Amino acid sequence: MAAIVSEKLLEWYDANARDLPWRARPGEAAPDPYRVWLSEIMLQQTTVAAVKPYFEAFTRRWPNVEALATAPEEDVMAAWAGLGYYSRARNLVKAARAVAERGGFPDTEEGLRQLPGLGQYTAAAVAAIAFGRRAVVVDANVERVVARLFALTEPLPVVRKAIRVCTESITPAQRSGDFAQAMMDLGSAVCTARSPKCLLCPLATDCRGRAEHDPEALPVKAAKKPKPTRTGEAYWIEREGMVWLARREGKGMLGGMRALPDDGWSARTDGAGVPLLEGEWEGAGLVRHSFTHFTLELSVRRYLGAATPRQEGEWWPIERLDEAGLPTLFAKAARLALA
DNA sequence: AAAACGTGGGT
DNA sequence: TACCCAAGTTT
Repeated sequence: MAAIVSEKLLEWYDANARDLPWRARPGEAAPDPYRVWLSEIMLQQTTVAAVKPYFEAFTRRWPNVEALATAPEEDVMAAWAGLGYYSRARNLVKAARAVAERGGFPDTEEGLRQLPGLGQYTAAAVAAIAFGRRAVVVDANVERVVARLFALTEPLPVVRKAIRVCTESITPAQRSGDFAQAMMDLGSAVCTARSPKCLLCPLATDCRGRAEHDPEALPVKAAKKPKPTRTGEAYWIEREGMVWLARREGKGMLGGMRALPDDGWSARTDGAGVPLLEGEWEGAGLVRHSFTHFTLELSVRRYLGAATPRQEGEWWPIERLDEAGLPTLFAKAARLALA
């Protein structure tokens, strides 16, 4: 059954593979490891549609790993703004420098795993896709396809071990990278989380989930925790066409990113509500922004006084605010302040 | 090992 | 609107 499944899937992939900018171009035998790595980092917990413009911008500006390795971290962080999970950008620079230093990407799963930002999934994916290594590639798509194909009804995360074993059993020795991408394309377009299109599925006749269960109900997931709501304030301080921007601490929420100064809100606590300057303020509106583990109600306040902040920060020209690399939360706040 | 970590799109 | 989900990693 294993060989049959991989053959059917690869045949489906040959006819239905998505045309994505990080895949091998026509005439190329193998894709560029730099582009594969960059795309895989960007795609962590992030949709293809969101990644595409960032991938285009990054590869135009930094065409190879050496170029990225010599880029100032600040520039890379700003270019990443809006994509989320900003530790990825910091690790991206670290990894690029390590790769440039050693003269190229490691070409094995174990070697790749040593680079910052590459966990079990990404190391396996790059090894398989860029270097033709046989590797067991398990992402959320594969989890879903395999849980259904093998009718694995134990809940996540307990079922992960069984999913890995089953995935290993159907991973072919040849074209393991194409197999992985085929599984992901299938999960994305056919074996979807909701309303799977079993009538279009090349594996429908092999699927125990379809024969024995409701495939849509697999994999079973644990209940989610409730998401708290926090409140905070952000401050718009403007002078002569410039706005005062801070830079956030290296780690933690939006770490290392430029930002509007704020009152110290976090996932755990509300902000103190104490403006960083004495004087008059006016309300500019409220931003409601939902993160993975909490929702923030951010009150934006505009400064009416003339004092200068004593905190770390910089005056930034407002007409070039889009180049500051503000995370989406603060881009929304800035939009309100300028409205 | 559970929690932290962003954002945008789909339903 | 509210919730779910997405090519996960790190601590």
